[in-house]
Amino acid sequence: MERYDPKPIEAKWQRVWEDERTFNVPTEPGPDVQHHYQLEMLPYPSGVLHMGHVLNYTLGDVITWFRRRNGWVVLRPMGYDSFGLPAENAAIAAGGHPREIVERNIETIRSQMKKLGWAIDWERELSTHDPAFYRWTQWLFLRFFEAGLAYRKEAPVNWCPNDRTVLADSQVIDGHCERCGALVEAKSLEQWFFKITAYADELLEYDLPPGGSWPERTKTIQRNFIGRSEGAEILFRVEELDQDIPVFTTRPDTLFGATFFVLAPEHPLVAKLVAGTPHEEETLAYVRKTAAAGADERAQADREKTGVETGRFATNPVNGERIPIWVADYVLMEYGTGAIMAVPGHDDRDREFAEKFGLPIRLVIDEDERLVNSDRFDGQPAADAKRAIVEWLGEQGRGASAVSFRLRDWSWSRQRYWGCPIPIVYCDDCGVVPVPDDQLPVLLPDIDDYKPKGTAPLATATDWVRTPCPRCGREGRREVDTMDTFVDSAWYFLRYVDPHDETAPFQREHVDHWLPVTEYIGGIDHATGHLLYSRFFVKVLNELGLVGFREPFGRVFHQGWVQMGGSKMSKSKGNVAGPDALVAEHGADAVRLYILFMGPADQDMEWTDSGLEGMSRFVRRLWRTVNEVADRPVESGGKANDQSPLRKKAHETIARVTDDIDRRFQFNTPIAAVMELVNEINRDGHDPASRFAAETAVSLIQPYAPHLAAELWERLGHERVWQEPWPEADQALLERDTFELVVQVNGKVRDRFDVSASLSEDELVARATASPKVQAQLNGKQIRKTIVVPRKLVNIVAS
RNA sequence: GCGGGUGUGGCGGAACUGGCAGACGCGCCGGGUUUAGGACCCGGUGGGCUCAGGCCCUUGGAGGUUCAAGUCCUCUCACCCGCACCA
Repeated sequence: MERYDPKPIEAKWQRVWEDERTFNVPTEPGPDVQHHYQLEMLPYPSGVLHMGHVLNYTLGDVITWFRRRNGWVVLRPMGYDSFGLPAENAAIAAGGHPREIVERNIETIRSQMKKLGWAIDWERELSTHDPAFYRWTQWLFLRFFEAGLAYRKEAPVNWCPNDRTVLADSQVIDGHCERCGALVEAKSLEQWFFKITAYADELLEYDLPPGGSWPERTKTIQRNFIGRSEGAEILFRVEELDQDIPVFTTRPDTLFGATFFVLAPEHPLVAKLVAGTPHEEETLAYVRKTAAAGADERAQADREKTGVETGRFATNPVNGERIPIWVADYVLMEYGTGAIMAVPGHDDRDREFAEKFGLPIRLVIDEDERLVNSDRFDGQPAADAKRAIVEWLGEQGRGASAVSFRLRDWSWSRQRYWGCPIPIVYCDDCGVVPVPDDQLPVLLPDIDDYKPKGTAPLATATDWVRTPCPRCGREGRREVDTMDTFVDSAWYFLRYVDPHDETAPFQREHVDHWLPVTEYIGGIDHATGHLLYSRFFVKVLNELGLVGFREPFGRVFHQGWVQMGGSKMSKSKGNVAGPDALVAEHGADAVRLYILFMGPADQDMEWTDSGLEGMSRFVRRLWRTVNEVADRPVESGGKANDQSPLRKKAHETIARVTDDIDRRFQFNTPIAAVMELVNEINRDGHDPASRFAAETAVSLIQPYAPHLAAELWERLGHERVWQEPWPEADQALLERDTFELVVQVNGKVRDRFDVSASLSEDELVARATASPKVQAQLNGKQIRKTIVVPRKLVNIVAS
């Protein structure tokens, strides 16, 4: 028998799949066909594939093969998230135009993917930097713009001084740039936003299709990020200026405990409050100082509180009390109304401030959670008082229930070159004018110097910038910011359905057929970014009548990190291992098997080369075992209905593997189960069931090791294993006629022996007590109780 | 601080609804085969005692529920992740 050599075998079958278009599915598969949309997050071609990708896509691949063999039509596309900072920074580091770098990386990734034998419909491949794709990104932006959901405003934004661009909240990690690690600064700039806050409440609901589920962890991260708080908005009055200032509070029950009032330094009324007063100079100096401090510095919750008194007073609507107004940077303009009523008796931050500045502290709720010092509300439970006080304020026209969110609108314009151009023209007469649909795409021009400089590099493409206003025809200027890559990835999964349509981003009937995505696999690091933005996009597209569903992804799964040397793979740590050398040495099948065998797919795992060698040994053992069986005459295979232990073992393995993949979504244990079966075949190669067992092992391992399985199946005298229906376990053969009875005395195992499965409970107890080992333990003791677990054990309680 | 998660042999892990803890693999030990190494094959491998038949201990730690706990409950420790001056 020849040695197992994966290279020619894998090349052979990859060619067959490509020639026969095995993985291509029709966009309209016809009615009554069970369909499954299998998607994994598309790679950034800022580099090439590493083992984390191998895990992600192999996982999706096993599901794809498994579903196909169970009779489903599976759409399984692939593409490249090729615009954006990661790719652009890679290009700057490597020296070269981003397009060249990205397209070179795409070539490499495609060939890596093909070598791994992933069942991808290559006719649907897309790249987000391709004008044929981004034309529709622009088209979708225009629909958002028309709906008033894309708008420009000047706002404090996160500014990365190194990448010289604005970042979204989700791209700021611990006050640092997600991409380069630089300390992020606060800057006030006019930027493009999507009105995601209008969907805050809806994003808290998961309107999933049947079979859909999201990890609790992910939903929690999104819930925290959205940060919904219920409370009340209450008007405080500044008598001298005849001005109401609203505050948001979650604790209206503590209103009688408000002893001072605080405005954020950026609050628009600060200047007016102090104008012409002795406090003006000091207050404005404080505001300037705060503005100069970094966002990171200000976010330090544990730093000492600062603030200045304005000399003005606000009137508490509930008791007419005049309390001093302060300005302090622990109050944030972005949250609530930018102003708070300070209740130092019941809020740690307010107490800290009051203690530092000698302000009064008043308790208004006692240990029994009842109101005190609160006039006519005294004695009420705090929960009731919340409602009662808001109701009273409502009657006076001084307050109402309100909900506040932590979520802010999604800032997505970037002062960078490598991104989708925003199809907008600025005209001195007409203002902000959208580029008409029939002039799309607005092509990204080639420029000489695309490196970040703080202003958009596209501004240097003067011929491109200067353009007639689409409305009046006089000279206008193109928008020179570009879109963040998250805009591209917020809808790419829709384009896969109609990737070549030149008339629309997608056809509604097609996306309605395939989506929501049945199974979506990717890193949890996208919980507050891509996964939230995509949900927002789909909700808007649904309301615009472009899609018939309200959630993009049915079932979401996060693979763990593949680590090396105890830390997550990253280019900066230099511990990125790619699949190429491993595939060359051990074959794709061994690599695929090992990456899933390492442990539960949703847990982090440590890559070891010795583990892969072990898997390589298993693959060779399987090769040898099956070849030996194949070489023997078929007649030795025995009758189909024989009851040999090996045949039963094979059926048990079918049941285990199927249940693990289908119901338990567990991918490491099926491999162990097949290993057990192969070990069992090897124990007696001449067992009459060995041919059936070998066929079963090959069939079950096929989603993991499709090349090897195809080859071995052929050697067993059959044709195409991937076209075989998934094997079914024979229930009759899963029933054992004997089982090993475990006998416990007082909960400790004392004996075990085979018994007939037909014995009654009394007979089992009789057999158990008759055991000499049990007798030795009982020795003079009285049996108090016996417990029988059918087909498992007998526990004798004695004392 | 708030929210979520994870702790099982030397290592990765298995044990699904409470019912034999350690499947499967790595590593290691012994043997076979081989000119040698590798590969391959067979056997062993949680710890401790041992009159060699067994006995005791063991799932981060301490309690509890139960005939029975890795699994359920209470407390606690360690590590990881998300949010964090969010009123």
